[in-house]
Amino acid sequence: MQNLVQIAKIFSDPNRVNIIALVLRDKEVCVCEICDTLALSQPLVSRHLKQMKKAEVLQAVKQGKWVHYSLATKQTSLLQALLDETSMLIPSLPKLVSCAVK
Amino acid sequence: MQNLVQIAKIFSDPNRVNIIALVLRDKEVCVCEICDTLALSQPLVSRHLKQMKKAEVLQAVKQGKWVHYSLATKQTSLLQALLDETSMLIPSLPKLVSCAVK
DNA sequence: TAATCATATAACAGAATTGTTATATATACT
DNA sequence: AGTATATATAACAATTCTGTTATATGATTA
Repeated sequence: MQNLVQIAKIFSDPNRVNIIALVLRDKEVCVCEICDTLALSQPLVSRHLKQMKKAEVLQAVKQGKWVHYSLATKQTSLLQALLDETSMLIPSLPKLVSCAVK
Repeated sequence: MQNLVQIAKIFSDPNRVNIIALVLRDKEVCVCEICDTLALSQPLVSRHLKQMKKAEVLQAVKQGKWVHYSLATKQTSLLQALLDETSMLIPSLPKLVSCAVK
């Protein structure tokens, strides 16, 4: 129960779903790329990412100043179904505004 | 998007998920059975049911004084996955408090 | 017709969630 | 060391959602 409700809650916000779609498309994105691509404020994105990390939908890897987010490796079949649905949104995403990490 | 977010929102509340599990187990239940079985107030159940009908998760059939709720017939694969997960909760549901409609 | 029962709706208080602005932390660059 | 950059956290207002109490609607029964 806890898990179903928790994961459903993640997908119940359009901004979070867009972030997930972006990660699905671009595999590894840093916070500023999410902000710039989706035109969302940095603190807002940061909090959404924290929620999704806690729910084990995304994972984070710190690399210098940047934190790269990607899909969590462990995926239940429910999460898989939700991600499948989310991937339908990819065609309507803006093209990536890269932060050009060097 | 709209659809994904809308359906995720339905499953983001434990009481709604329990109601769905009850419908999954008992196929056709009236409002008072849901209230009595899950120990939830009638107006609360009524509103949750309305939300789920709107999202096309449940359907309602009026029969005299009673309204019987059951699963919506049309089911997307996403809904199917969510229902599968919900059905895991059936073993921990209280046994049906029947309103014994005659 | 009056009373009763099942359900729905309205109005409200409290809790949770979102989005914002301001600030902190932590790493890199000069 | 001092500055700049990326991200995180805190504090707040506004909105949304839940659960409650009170009431309305609609059907059945007496």
